[in-house]
Amino acid sequence: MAAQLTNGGIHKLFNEHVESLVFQVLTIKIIQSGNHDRFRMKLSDGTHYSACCMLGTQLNDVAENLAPNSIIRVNRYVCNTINESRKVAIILDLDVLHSGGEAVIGTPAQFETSGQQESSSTASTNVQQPSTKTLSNQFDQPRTNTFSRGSVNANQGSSFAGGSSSVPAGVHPISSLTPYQNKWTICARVTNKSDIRTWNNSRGQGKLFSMDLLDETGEIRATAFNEQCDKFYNMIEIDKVYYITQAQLKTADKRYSSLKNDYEMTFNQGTQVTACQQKTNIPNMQFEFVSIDQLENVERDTTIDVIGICKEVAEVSTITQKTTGKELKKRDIQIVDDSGKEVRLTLWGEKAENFDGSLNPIIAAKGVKVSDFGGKSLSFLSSSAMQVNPDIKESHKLRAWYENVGCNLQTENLSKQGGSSGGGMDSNLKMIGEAVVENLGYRDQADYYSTKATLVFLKKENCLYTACPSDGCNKKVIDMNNGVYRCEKCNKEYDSFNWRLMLQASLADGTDSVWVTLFQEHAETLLGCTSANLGALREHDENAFQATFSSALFKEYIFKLRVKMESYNDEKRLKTTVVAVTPLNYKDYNKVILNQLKSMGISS
DNA sequence: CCCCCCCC
Repeated sequence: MAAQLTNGGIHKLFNEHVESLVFQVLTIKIIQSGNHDRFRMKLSDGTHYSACCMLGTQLNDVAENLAPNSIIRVNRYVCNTINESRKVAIILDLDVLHSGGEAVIGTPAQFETSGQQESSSTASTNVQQPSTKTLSNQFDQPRTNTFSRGSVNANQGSSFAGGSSSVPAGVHPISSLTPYQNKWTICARVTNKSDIRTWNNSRGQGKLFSMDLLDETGEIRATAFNEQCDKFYNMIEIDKVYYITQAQLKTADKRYSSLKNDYEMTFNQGTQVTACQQKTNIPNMQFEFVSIDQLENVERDTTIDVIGICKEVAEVSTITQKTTGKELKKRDIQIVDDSGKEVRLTLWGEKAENFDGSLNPIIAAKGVKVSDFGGKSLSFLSSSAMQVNPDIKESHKLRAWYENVGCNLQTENLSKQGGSSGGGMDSNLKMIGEAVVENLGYRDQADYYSTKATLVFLKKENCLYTACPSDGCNKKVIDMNNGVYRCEKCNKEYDSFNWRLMLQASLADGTDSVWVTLFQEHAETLLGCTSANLGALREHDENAFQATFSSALFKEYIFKLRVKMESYNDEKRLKTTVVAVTPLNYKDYNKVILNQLKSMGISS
């Protein structure tokens, strides 16, 4: 008979989280505390017993019918430490394998849970126990166990929120965590986990990863730095549930987290993370989907959740980050929902490379950023989460819609291709003065706008440079003054070079003027002359060279401009670059202007 | 203690 009890089960109960443990119930006592009854048991594994076993109040009706000497299987439990040293196990779920009747199995000795591993005392049935009253009072102290939503002073000792919640008793709800408690255990699902990131700045360097934790009451972000990063990164898996004990809580910086919690946690030396092997009712990731047509009304830089059918997938492409020169992989996909609108969603890095867009997968994205470049589009952030074909009702509804209706529907795209429509004109057409008033460029990312402007000045000096002749390089070469030109980027010497243009120009309209930079093909458009021809003119026909510039002036164009703050040795300056230039087509231009008037409610 | 989130 003893064989069926879990060998070393009592030790496991207080020191590990395991799937299930089989014990004999030696005694069971009712503890009256406040308005809640609570049961306390003496459990034995045949070798050791402990009386520091409480039953979660949700098991009160089971306990009332539990006869001494019954054999039970404990399916779920948590272990709490009271007064720094004494451990109490709280049984959250059990099955009765044999009800009562049997004799005591073996001659179990008392198991010592405070500090020392095991008592060396010999088996005795009259060993000292903490008084029921004392244990009960300690157990119900708010600092060790609080269960109510929001309040740390609740003293009920029952599962919080009183209702059908299945957050285990003895485990703190995430929504109750504050920096003012230091003893707590949460049971939470990891819904998102970042890659390891390193930093190196004036305050030092290090590495970190962060994760999003969720239980039935709320969510919270947790970050593990350096030592803790190494310790926990591999064990933490997305979608798994963990008991987490002790971490530092601090006020969350709302600029960087869209999670609904005023606090976030930082793992520290004392943080313990244990996988929860037992079944829980902790939900999976929670979304608050914004339907795609609603995105039109969402401000840029907002993070939102969205769900859609992937109807188009672009190849992975590589872009060069403007500020750092870093190469980044990206992939654009188009998602559509039953609002009949579709939007572009950009995936980065591994997400982009590993994405499989075949068979129109449903993409649920949490915390993606809304951009207003050329209409509206969406982009993943490192903190965003993605689920493919999630098993949620919105997903099934969308699939049904797509199969029946959506797949044949002409849907409207909120993301205008390349951000322009009609004669290279952006829907985002403004005057130069408007861009100034709106402080375009005064944020981390570049701003783009289109404007109708007159070319009023061209800086001839330094507009041409000797560029590397290697295909696609275009880096400036060094004239070695022996007929050889050296490219530092290719680390090669050439016997020729290409003339290339980098032209400074001033554009003006009725509101303001702006200095802009035009590269190669855009400069060629303004000058009406190739860079090679211009280079030749400069060397052989000074008058014609000058004339090329004068005849280019005072013409009107639609310019598409990129505005971004740049730093030149600690000095910040707004830099405007021409990304497209088109001769002014009055018909197209008037159409856009009329539309603007219409949207302002002004029309003839 | 990070906090970048890119490109058109």
